[in-house]
Amino acid sequence: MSDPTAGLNSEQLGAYFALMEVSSLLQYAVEEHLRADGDLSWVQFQILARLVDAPEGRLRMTDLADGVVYSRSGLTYQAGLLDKRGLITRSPSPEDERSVMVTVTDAGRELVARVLPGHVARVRGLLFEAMSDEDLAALGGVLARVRAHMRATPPRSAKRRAGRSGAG
Amino acid sequence: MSDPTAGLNSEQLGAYFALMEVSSLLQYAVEEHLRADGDLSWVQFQILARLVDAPEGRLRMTDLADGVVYSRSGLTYQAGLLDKRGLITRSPSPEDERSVMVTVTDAGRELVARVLPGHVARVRGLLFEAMSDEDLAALGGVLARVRAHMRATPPRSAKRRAGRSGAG
DNA sequence: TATTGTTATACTCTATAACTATA
DNA sequence: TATAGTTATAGAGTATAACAATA
Repeated sequence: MSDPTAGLNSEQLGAYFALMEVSSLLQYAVEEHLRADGDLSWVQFQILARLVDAPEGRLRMTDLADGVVYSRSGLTYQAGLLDKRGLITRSPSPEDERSVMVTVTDAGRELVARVLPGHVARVRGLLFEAMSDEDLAALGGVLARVRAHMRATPPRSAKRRAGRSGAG
Repeated sequence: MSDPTAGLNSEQLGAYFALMEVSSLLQYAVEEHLRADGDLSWVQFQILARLVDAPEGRLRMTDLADGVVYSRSGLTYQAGLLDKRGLITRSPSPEDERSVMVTVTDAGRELVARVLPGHVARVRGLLFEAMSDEDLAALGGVLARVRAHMRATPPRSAKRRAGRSGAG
């Protein structure tokens, strides 16, 4: 564990910078592919991927916002683009008339299916090719723990309606 | 290792998503702080931090671009902002008249010093607080290996003058 | 009153291509 | 010819605040 009053030691600094560089390079490579192969931004791909995984391919805007985007207007903007292209549809929820249900269309599912192989190929080639099975287990374990910690840690300056689960 | 023709298994998928979410949340939190505390973007902070660590506080534009930014014009833009604020200076290099040497000013050093404690505090609170010493060693080891692999792996569509070391 | 979502607006950042200048 | 950097420009994405509608 770490002393909350001290700076970061060199091992922590190294891990921090490595994390940021690795994720940056990975996201850049993946976005480049998504854009070239499916004309999708990272956020758009995440929205579609979540919907494809959801029961009946449907989620509320609020559920989508949570974890994908840091502001609601940002989600509305991206959903608008996907809607225009016929990859999703939006309709008012019958249960709660304030809510909007977002549904993947067949075209949306097809696009995800078309883009996915190249996507995972890039992730494998950049991220997992350099990893042993033990590396993978270790990385996955630590990151899962850290993610749970982050989700449970509210931002210092908690904003109202910030979109993130921890920020509301 | 992983079969280059197969998809990702669930452990790999989980590690991939966890990596992206962790780095996204961390970068968001850190950027929020940098903006509030020093009116700095993430890229601007990285530029200043690199200069502070460099001998005599100086680097060429090209050296700065490498690893910080994905296009040269992007670096020129950010450097222009830092220059306007008096945090860096730019002058033609005596050795190679094509090059521009970027130097941190005292004001730039002071700003980094002022912002750094809060910066590392956020990183510690979000990333390292949930980690044991063994976690840290494991994470650092894997990420260092992955980073080296990524740096050695040129993008499929190698662009000329893309700014990244691997992409040029 | 609080929540869900949209819209208007303004802004930041990025990338491409064209350009200058030096090696 | 190749490299270093800037500029013009255009586009993508974001966030804030104001808004309407429902709970």
